[in-house]
Amino acid sequence: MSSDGTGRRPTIYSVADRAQVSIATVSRVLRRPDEVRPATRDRVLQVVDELGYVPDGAARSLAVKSHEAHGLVLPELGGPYYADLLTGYEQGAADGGASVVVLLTDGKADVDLLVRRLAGRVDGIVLMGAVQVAPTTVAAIRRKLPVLGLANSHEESVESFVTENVHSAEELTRHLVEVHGRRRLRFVGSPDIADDVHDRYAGFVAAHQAAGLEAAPPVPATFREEDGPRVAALLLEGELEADALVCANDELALSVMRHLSAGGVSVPDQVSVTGWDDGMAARYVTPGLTTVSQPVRELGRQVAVRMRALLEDPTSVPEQHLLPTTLVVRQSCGCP
Amino acid sequence: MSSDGTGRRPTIYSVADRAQVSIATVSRVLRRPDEVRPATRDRVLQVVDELGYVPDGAARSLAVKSHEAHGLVLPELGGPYYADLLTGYEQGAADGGASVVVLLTDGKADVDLLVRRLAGRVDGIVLMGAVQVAPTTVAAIRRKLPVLGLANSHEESVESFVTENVHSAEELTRHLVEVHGRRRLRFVGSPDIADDVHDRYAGFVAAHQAAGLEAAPPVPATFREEDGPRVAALLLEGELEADALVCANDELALSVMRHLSAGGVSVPDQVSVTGWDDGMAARYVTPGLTTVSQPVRELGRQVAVRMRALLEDPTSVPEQHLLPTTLVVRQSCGCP
DNA sequence: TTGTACGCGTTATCAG
DNA sequence: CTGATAACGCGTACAA
Repeated sequence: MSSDGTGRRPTIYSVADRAQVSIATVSRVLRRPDEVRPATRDRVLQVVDELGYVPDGAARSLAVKSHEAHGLVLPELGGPYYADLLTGYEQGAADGGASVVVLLTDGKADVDLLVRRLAGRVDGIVLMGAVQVAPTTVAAIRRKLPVLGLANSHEESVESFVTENVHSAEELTRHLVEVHGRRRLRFVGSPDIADDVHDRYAGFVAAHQAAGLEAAPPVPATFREEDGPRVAALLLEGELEADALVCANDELALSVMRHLSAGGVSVPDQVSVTGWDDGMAARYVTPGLTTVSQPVRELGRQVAVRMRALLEDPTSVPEQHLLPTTLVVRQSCGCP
Repeated sequence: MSSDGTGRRPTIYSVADRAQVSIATVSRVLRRPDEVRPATRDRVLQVVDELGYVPDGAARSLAVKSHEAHGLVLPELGGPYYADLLTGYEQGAADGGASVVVLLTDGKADVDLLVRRLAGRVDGIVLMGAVQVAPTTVAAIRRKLPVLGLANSHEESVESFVTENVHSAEELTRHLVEVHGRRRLRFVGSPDIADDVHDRYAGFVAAHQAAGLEAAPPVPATFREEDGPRVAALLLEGELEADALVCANDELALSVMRHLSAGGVSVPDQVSVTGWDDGMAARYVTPGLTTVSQPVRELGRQVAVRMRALLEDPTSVPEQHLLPTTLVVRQSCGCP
């Protein structure tokens, strides 16, 4: 069993052999250096260095029964939202010594299979609400590891983190109605596409009711810039009457706004346009985009921290987490 | 050895027991279903489903000697650049059945240690040029697995992917000089902070030489928006004279541009401002930002594909890869 | 302080 | 087509 240079990549055995110690000692040197006599320790460390030995993570995981990694499942990485989320999460996970495995589902055929597979390589999984994964899959992986939901205000069976949507949407809408005297408002986005869109529309409706107005049905659209031209065209061609467009996110809002301007409609004079997310572009366009800011990075961090807690104490009682958002008023709503 | 329901998470043994077969058969059912009689197969699959069995990735990795994962080391995820890169890479890796472990180094103390650790959990590592990792660390992990560099035009010892910088910077600068008659151009960014900045400045200098002009030294700045105000102030307060600012990236350019306008300096009438990356904001600001577009997503995908090839055939001869970029002329340079 | 020996959960080889 | 069994590389009681 004592091969040395000839073998493959160096293992703990190669190191032990060469340093004239047992593998137990090598392991100790790496994990709890102070439990080993300095002389031996140095000898081992030198060999480790010579051989460029790096412990195999898989073997280690198997032994310690922990993958030291979390899975983060997102639809994509467009816009600042998901990137910030990932940044925050990675930080929170890293603080606990865990790495992050990202799974981007957009464009993938067998998402359910991939999520299942992922469940075998990580200690816990965070599932973005917008990803389409079968309930049975969720149920399956939950039997194996902790699962946290993100921006899935409905599906209350899994513990989740959500940023406030209803009230901020309501506040935003009210602002448009009361401050700018808008009356023909339209919500741009598909409420059934994701829970947060649903909630934003709900707030939109609530504000109307509170003002004694009737909310028009939503104008369907995805989160992507691509849908902007179509929506703008609807309005330019008179198929849609509106003096305010409450868009589901910034990308959409910016695109609509630009195409409206290009078509000769003045924003915000003729039509107010608002977004959601407060990405970098929102600050730089003219007029500045009135939007809603979410503490996305912090959200990511908190989710990671919670996951770590869950991993340490699985009996920990689940709770729903709600993070506050802030209305950011710029000029696209009509404010000076 | 035959425990059943009482035990911990279901293993291949639990399944085998319950389905009255050997673990070998369970493994086969999952890997090569057609090598097992339909009757037994179905029985096993049913048990798998009942128990919610998911094979342990670590154990599997140990057995097949492959982590089925790649490591991607980036400084951060701000701006569209890294997010796109990651998106492309994840796709390319996923096409080969591998997942991606992201390591964000900004703000982390022991990057070298983290990279080493990562090397034990993945089959290959991609290192962004901008991350600060010791050469000895790189050397160490290279002995263990394939390492690809990204945007590190110098360090030619490791195979790497780079987007063209020198020529596009030269073209951009020439445009400013020839078309817009600029003469007092300044490069904003620190050439020593990253190889691509270095190369962009090199192109800036080259264009000057070609035009018989002398290039001014760079105005130091990071890639972040935060540095914009300072640079703008320099100019507003007369400490810096310039009729064109060639910025290292979009964030910087946008920030500078905005603060210049706020300070009463007209862009592009008095000063041209250009960026790099062509993020979403570049399209939406006024004036539109003249910048350089890189095929980042495609870059990511290509790197992943190359990594897969390297993993299959480690003897594959290394080569340096250069991807083309395109100058995107908008209005911030002075064009109508 | 150091070493022996076993377990971790899969895959793969080789008999049957 | 199916079953025993040996790796895979590491951590860790337990023993010395």
